[in-house]
Amino acid sequence: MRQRLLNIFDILLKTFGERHWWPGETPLEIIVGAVLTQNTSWKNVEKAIANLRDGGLLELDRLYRVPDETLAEKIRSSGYYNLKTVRLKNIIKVIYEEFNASIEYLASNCQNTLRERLLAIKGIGEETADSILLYALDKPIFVIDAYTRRFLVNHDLYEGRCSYAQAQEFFMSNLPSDVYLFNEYHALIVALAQTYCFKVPKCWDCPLKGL
DNA sequence: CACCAGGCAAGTA
DNA sequence: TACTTGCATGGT
Repeated sequence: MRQRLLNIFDILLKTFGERHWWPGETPLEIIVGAVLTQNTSWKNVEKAIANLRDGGLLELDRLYRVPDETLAEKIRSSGYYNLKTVRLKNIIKVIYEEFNASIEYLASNCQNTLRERLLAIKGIGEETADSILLYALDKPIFVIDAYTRRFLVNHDLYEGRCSYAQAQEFFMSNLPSDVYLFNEYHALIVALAQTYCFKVPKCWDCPLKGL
């Protein structure tokens, strides 16, 4: 299975190229994006991030102090804006008050400790927590999302249904623990799904056909 | 008009 | 454990 997963990765990489998700963005911006993109198209999130940047709000202390109504108005385009305002405030508050307002210090903590702390924040679930760990803090953890689950089913990689933890364990026990690999693999699965398996239960004709 | 998008929490059975 | 519902905008 390990070799099969690596073969699939090579094909996806050759087909779609490096996705470099969130390259050159600041960790804070990635954290904000991870919350805003919950069940929302990235297109809508980009507008919200641009609004925050234009308002000079993409800084920890600004986000910490900005009034809820102001924040909600800036992120309106990302949907669920009242909910996400609270969620952003929740995680910013933790970073600010428990981690010395330093994402560098935050990142210096061990992966398991961080994951537990993130999951304890209202509004941060498994996918958001893992996205933050991998994409913002460079921790080697595999992100599972709706596309990844569809991918496992469509390509008969996993027997029956699997929980988030089981899907994650599947990838992490069959792949070397590597930030670059986990980063690109997840992004490539999304690229595959969005190109070939969109709104279709089975991916009949895609670059992985015959594997 | 309906349906979906890089979820989550709270409630119910 | 396994559904169901509310949250909301913008694109197809």
